[in-house]
Amino acid sequence: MLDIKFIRENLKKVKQAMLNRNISIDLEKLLNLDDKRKILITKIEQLRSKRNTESKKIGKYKITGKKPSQELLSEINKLRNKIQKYQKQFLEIKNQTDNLLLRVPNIPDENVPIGKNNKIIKFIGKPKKFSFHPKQHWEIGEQLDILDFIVASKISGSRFVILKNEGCALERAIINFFLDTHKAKGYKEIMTPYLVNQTSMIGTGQFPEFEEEVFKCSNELYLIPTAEVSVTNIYRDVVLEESILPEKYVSYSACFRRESGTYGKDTRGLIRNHQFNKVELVKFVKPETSNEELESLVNDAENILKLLNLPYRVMLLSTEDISFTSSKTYDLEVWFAGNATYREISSCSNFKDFQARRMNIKIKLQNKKKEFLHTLNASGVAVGRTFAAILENYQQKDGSVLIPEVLRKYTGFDIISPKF
RNA sequence: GGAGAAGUGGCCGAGUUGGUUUAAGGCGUUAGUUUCGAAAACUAAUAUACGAAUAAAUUUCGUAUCGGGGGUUCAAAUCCCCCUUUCUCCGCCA
Repeated sequence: MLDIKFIRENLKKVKQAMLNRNISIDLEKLLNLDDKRKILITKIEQLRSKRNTESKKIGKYKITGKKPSQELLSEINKLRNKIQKYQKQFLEIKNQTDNLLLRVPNIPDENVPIGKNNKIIKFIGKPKKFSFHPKQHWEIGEQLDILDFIVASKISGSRFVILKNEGCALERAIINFFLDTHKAKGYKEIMTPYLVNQTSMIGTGQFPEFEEEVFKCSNELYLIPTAEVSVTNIYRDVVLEESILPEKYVSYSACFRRESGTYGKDTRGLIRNHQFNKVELVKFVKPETSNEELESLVNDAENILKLLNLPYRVMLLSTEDISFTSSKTYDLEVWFAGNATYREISSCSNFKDFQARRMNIKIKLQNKKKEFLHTLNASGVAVGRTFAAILENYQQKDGSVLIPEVLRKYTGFDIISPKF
């Protein structure tokens, strides 16, 4: 959420930011509503002030045993009716204002490329040359009998998968390897609920704008699309001491996404499932450090791909491609040998104070003042997509798949071979 | 699922026959006095948000906030309703 005062004082800048995002938001309407809100609240407060002083007079009469005059009573009655009338108008306008404000996206950082073209930062690792035609991961997985999409769709529908045999161990190995690697870099491991309330969803920015993209359960609970939601909300309505920052968390969770509006996209395989595993990194930092914290966050995510020896590239997302909440995002895209493309495997974002303002997370400075801190997060990295990338990049001519060196102590085997 | 109890400032805790309570008191924190310095003692300060005024403010004034929302009333921490969380007991269950 942006500060409405900031919007008012920097209208041109904010308007330009929205143009750069290619999003149309009626900021004038928002400011007009806020003007009305201010006028009404001023009126209401003046009336209340008057009512309070008059009302206290009655209190005094009561104590001394006198009876308040008829004029005083009717005067107060008039005040009450007026207050109620304005109060009703005020609530309506406040709701509208809040709702609009929650739908204004973050302002892209000045270093974000304007337009729809992302900027390639660098390529790391060279895609392997195969002496045969490399297959796509779902073919490999089905042949090795470690993935089953058919039975999964019987049980749940499309975009689900069943892991079998060595596939289960590989998935677990990846998760544990990610967690251990990040913990060694000072991230605290945490496990949080997969079901969260509406307030949490508003806090991280999924609601109200993207409500259709998550699964809703009964009792007003929602399945998390990413651990970011539950982990970041840990500090909702909390004031943190400056000295404990940066506070860094790593969290494994299953994630659930509706994937509405993606019909026909990535219908096969592990790329776009309704349920998938992810290890997420979340940071709470001092505002003045968030830029460098983003760089080190990207580094921590990259480290995983380097250790796994998977070729990847780093993209700086453009103003039209960064998410609603983000001010600056780097995507890591891993090489998929099967169809010879780079695909997103991690998204690393600096939200600055956008989420903190929604969640009311503050930092207490040494001079005792309080201000919103900055939040960041990154996938560190997507587990299912790593699984898929390993199958595609480590496949052998005979149909077997080698296990990357660093994962072998976790899996307990070096290779997955065809059964017959 | 059923029954009961509770939720008050950074923390503890009083206040529930509605009105000098402007939420007592204590602890903690900060500053000052004292001291070579510290402790102790004494004195003072000690929330957040929003709004108005002013050239501006860390200024002045106002409004709201006692788990959340709604209601009754001239007036609600206090009365009524709904929700929520915690605790205790019973039942059911992986």
